[in-house]
Amino acid sequence: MKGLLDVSEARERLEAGGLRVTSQRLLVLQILARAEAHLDAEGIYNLAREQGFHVSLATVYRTLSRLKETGLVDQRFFGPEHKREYYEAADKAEHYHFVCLSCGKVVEVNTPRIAQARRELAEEYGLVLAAACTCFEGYCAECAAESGKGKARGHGLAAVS
Amino acid sequence: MKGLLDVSEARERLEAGGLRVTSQRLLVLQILARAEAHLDAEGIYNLAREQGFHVSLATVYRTLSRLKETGLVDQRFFGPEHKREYYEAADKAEHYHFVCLSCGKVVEVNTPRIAQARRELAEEYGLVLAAACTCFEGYCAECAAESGKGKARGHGLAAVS
DNA sequence: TTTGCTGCAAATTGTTTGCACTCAG
DNA sequence: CTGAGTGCAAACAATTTGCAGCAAA
Repeated sequence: MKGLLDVSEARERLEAGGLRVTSQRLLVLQILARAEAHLDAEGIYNLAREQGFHVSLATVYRTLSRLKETGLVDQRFFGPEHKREYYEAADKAEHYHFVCLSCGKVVEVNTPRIAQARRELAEEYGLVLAAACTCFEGYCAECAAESGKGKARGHGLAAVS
Repeated sequence: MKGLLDVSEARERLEAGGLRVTSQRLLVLQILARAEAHLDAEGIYNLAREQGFHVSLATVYRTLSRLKETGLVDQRFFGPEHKREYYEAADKAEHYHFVCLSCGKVVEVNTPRIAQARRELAEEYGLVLAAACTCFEGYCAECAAESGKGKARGHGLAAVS
């Protein structure tokens, strides 16, 4: 599923977006394409360093912002506090994210309801929907089983956006 | 719809939450209850000042955080950059928010699909959902009509979380 | 060569925190 | 009286930006 992006393909994609092909951009693209986890700017920066490459954090930020504009990467928010921006390669199918408040695990989930909501809202309110920000929080199956042991953990079910 | 919260009711709610009743907390609660727009900490702070009351911004933040824990207010994120936290009184029915990328207007919208998604995801993946963060972005009917004039504005329909 | 890109460090911005003081209970 | 709450200023953390040098095209 991942790692689909080789150097020449990345190069093409950059050119298609009207961006200069620099080693830093190829690097960021490849790190994202191969990433097993969801990364924020600092995560990308650290991975780059670990792999012996040189980029500045500022460049990572600037690159991510260009790549996002160009549609090469998607930017997401996870967790209750949307303090960090996470990124993923934009070549994946529609999906959403669930974060376990206990173990921090991010689970990619799938539901047709969001797209459905968008269509219906567009229709009902006359809106032109450009994007939807959706993420779910709670307890993953394992954590729920462990701490709950059968009794439902009565959480506020608060809406956080 | 708004302004339901009078002083004595606010007092009761604070006590029920185990919080001390201070003038600052009553003030924040009332500002939120009467708010016509969605406010962030600074907005609340400014409104308080305008009305001749004294609170520090730090206290507004601390108060909001307590009120949120107690379930008296809900915290939301709007717009593409989730930099600011917005708050609203927690006594409203389930609803979601749409922000117009052109005029900035926030439209409260309603859809049963999110709750439906939560139920289905809980079932399908064995998750215990505690909260969902959902917001929509795009162009409101007026702005779309004005700038689009019929032709569909081909936006990326990017997912922003 | 001519812009766009990069690195570095400094600046921004929304939010949090330490500490001494105050007031609700 | 006593601890929770407050104000102020300083601290934080994620992200952005100014500027001089560098390198794609």
